[in-house]
Amino acid sequence: MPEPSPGFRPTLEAVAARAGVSRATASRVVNGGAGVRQPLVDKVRRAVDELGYVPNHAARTLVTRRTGAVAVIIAEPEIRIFSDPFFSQQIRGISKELTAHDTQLVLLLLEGPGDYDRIARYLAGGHVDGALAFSLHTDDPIPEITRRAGMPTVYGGRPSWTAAQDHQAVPYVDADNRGGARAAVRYLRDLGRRRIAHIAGPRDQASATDRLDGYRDVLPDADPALIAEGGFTAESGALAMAELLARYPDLDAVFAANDLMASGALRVLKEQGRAVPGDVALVGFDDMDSVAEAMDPPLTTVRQDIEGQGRLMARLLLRGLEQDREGAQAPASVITPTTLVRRASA
Amino acid sequence: MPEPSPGFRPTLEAVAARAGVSRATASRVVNGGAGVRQPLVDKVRRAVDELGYVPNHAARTLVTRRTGAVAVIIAEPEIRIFSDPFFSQQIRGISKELTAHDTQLVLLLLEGPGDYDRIARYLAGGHVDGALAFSLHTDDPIPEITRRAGMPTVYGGRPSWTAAQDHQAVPYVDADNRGGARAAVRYLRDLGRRRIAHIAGPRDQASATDRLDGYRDVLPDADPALIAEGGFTAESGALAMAELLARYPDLDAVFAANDLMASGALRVLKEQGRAVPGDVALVGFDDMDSVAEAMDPPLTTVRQDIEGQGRLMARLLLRGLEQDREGAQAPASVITPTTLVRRASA
DNA sequence: GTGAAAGCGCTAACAA
DNA sequence: TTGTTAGCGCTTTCAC
Repeated sequence: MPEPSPGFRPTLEAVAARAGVSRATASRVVNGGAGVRQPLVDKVRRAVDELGYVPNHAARTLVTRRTGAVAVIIAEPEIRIFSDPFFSQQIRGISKELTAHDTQLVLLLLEGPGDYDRIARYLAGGHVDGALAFSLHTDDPIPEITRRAGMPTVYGGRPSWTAAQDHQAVPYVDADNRGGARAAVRYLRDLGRRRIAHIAGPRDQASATDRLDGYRDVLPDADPALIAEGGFTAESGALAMAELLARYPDLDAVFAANDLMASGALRVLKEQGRAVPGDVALVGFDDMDSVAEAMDPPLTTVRQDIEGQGRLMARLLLRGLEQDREGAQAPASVITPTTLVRRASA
Repeated sequence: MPEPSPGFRPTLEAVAARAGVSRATASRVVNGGAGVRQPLVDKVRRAVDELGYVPNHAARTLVTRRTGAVAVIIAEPEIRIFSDPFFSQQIRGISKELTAHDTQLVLLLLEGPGDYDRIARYLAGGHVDGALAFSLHTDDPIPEITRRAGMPTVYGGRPSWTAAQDHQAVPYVDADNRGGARAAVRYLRDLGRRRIAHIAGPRDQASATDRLDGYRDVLPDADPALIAEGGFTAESGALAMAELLARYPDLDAVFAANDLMASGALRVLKEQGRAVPGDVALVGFDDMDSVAEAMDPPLTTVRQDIEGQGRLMARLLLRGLEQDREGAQAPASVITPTTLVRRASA
């Protein structure tokens, strides 16, 4: 158990000297030991242990041009950022995958519009090998920034760009939002419900519009007044529900674009004396831990594997970085499946 | 707007050449320009812009021995990690302060016990200049790890160590948990409540025991059966509340050690037909956004400035790092004040 | 005030 | 298989 004067750090040179080999051999051993004879490997390993040697990261990065770190960019100006279990789970998945590949996670939170410059500079500074970005809104400058920085990037959620931006295929990971929504609405319809309303998410997020599209796929002739827009929060879901009830007192089903909004909607339904699912059937989206199952009645919802998506994002990026060194092309996007989880609300 | 072949990065050498000065002068300008004549400063600045020069971080770190990054270590094995708004807010505060000092945030999530090794290696690798750590439990190995790595560290929440570990003063930031708890319990007592119960947090977290101590300060003779232990989650609060009601059907007030547990307690109180605050007055702790205020009735609670604490942690660490270079001692701890926020539940 | 030169700790040709 | 050597891009004495 070596514990040299804290702050002092032995160099590879010292290890080599102690092991009686050249710096190059010591380096080889430290990096796996391929092509070095066993006795020397052992000697060097012992020297490393005795000295408590840890490679200097900066020196290594300087020559290899790889940092072993990945940026996670979260551009959500709202309070939702972390409080939203959605992000928590994605981050966990990302963290697990990166850790498994000895890669560090640098967190880049955007607090305001002025932060884009900062991010651009950071990415250009060569601090990280790649980036993971989330929750992009229409015309978000992040894709352009990462592109200019030549930074391999994988997106969480399908980026929704306008024609103004180039439609180059950017790699992303997303749930099958449209398909999941279709399944939910079909389920309500097959239950015999006649007036199925939809509480949609914000118009500028692809996950929201995709789910809305899924709703329309099944009910192409639905009255637009059966659709209300929320902001993916419980409160906004409550507001939207109240709106819908005012417009359509006789609605008998609601498909909310996420569980949080469904929980707000449920509150309002109860307040207004509607039995769920008796009078109104309710379906959510996400199957969020500690939301869907904890509701009363427990929420029927569309499940997506959020942590798995995070893992997948990281895996895609890391694979891309490897191939980069061998000169291959960008990774493809992945759409993950969704499943309808039947509980008591519909 | 320079946009050289992505991936290519001009060096300081190139800037110097373009500006017609030496690398040394270019470096001086890039680092603030102190002691360089204005015309040269301008020339170099122009070259920087034209070339789109961004300093190579690794090279700079190699010579300065500073990384400009700080690790945030979160050692919470539970699901709570990010879902808990508490962490979100601390992280936001930390992020804001670090950003303001051009310092990066490296996130180190501990997923399992085996991760301690990984963290130790990382800290020893000189990737970061300092660390911020949270949510330490009794005998948590993190303090020992950071100490051995010689890594300046500021803790979030008072570390609760046993005598087995050295009681060296480690710098931490914490709310005045004991004082806040005292204020809450005194308030209930002054309301005329006679049987004031306490839902405590986990015994191995200082914030929980400090709040319990505050309760005891005011009610030294309270029956231990009036105290139930939860796990800082809503569910555990509900369980504890049920327990307390079984033991003390005539209790008339509850002080919960955090808002989440208070929300669980409220659910049970309602289920069992107790009016709040009519029959039972309820006070929480934290004043969590989107919990306390959203409850019905809105929760009277002890507010602490969580984001401010995060900011303060970062500030303390950064200040410590500066002084380190001038050879000063570790920063002192800070206890932030709490205030009782009166709403409708008590 | 400015430039020349040394060197931070490491990896990767290239030689032996 | 092992060692020698040349940098990676930058900051920082130290002369001028």
